Amino acid sequence: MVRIVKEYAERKKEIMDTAQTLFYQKGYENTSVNFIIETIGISKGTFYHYFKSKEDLLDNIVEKFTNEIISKLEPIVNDKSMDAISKLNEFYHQAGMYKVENIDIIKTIVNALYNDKNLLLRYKMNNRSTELTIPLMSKVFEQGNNEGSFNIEHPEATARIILFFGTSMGEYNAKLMMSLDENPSNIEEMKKHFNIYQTSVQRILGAPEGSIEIFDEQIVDAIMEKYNES
Amino acid sequence: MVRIVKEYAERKKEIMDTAQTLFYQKGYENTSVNFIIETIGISKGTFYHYFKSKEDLLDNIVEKFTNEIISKLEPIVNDKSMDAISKLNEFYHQAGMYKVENIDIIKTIVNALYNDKNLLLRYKMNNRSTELTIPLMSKVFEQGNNEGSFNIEHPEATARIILFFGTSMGEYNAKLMMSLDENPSNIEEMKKHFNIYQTSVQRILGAPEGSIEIFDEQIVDAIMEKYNES
DNA sequence: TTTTTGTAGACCGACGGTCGGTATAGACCG
DNA sequence: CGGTCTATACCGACCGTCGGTCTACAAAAA
Repeated sequence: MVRIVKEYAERKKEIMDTAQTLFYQKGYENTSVNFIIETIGISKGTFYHYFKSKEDLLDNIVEKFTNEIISKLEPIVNDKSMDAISKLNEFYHQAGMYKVENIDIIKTIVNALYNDKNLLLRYKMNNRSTELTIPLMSKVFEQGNNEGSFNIEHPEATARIILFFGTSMGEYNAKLMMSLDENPSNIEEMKKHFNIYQTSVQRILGAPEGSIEIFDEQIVDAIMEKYNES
Repeated sequence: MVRIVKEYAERKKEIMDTAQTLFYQKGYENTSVNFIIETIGISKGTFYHYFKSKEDLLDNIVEKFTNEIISKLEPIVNDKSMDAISKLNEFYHQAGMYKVENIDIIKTIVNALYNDKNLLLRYKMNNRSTELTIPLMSKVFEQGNNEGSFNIEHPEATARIILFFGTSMGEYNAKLMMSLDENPSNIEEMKKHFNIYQTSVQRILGAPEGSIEIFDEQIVDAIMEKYNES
């Protein structure tokens, strides 16, 4: 058989990228190691030379993915010119939550991630990104406390709770989004939950009424329209 | 081979009970169908006569488990003599959240459920019990609205969010509980979370300050003491 | 007696993972 | 500069285990 030799980093990246695509297409559980190596055209031995198990591969992908998120959030936290409320709002925007131009990507990710065959992937991504986001978010909370816009006793614990909370919300809204075609009224349901989440967060943080604008209703509408078109 | 014939319901219950115990001991993923049937002493054919798949067995167990919870909550909702606030408080108590005498059971369940090999089990239990609890809880919310003790625009959506919120909390506190032996300071962390949750729920519902007493601090302390003993 | 239903266990393909061995690039040496 | 040595990227046959199927059959019900 033909033997193709590549550099360590290059081969590893090749496996990770291919696997990530396949996980998105078919789910983590439904993608066998055999299928991954057939797709790339490498042997079993090669695969296990780079990853000690299928789950180890997943962990590597999760780590890469979450690091990319964090690198977007860090500049916001360290921005000296922004107040805490703006930073928090920007947090959610940067998390890619409502970029209209990216709606196709969001659709793909939603359909890929929120699939029963992707529980472990989702679980690991959520956990890891939450753990990495907590220190950043709690720093913003402390700034808000100092500025008088927030009233938070335990910044870290509150950050953790709000992030978990957001995960649950996301889980539910993703389900609604996936069945949007059969159930157009899901749009209203989603908006409702966005609003409740928003006001809940606001109240939990003790922030002034109307200060937290995690989800801009107009943009939510735009997403929905674009979703229905495509 | 010896052939032992049992009634349908009896045999089905036997399989479900055994499987539940094994899932708790070793996790859903780590418990093979082969091991289940060996433990009971039945054949593969018998197993698949009662359940069309391993996951079907899990669904049956989840259904039974969640129905038991709901049957405890229903009488509270339908009680004509209780006000909404008392009902909500009683909800959490009945959910088995802080029964000191049951601490061993809680320990078992926590250790069983919050195990990486039980992701699917936990996911299904959370989802199902949430869906079943929402109509009951939102009924209480509506009562509270009428009594003037709550101020809730969308009772169902709010119920869902509060339950999601509770799930998130439970997830993290379970993790803390599991590492309590190595990290005694986790007790304080858990209390912190209980308090944040309590005040958050209160604020989300627009309930009067101090009216919601989901977690009695003394009882939490008692649980912790008993946990450390055992 | 016939039909239904509960039971048995050999068997299957697919899975994740292991292992002994091979090819090749770069370092080292004469 | 040619030879050889070594580290490592790579190969693929093989393994045990998994969830699940199928045919045969015993026992109870009709």
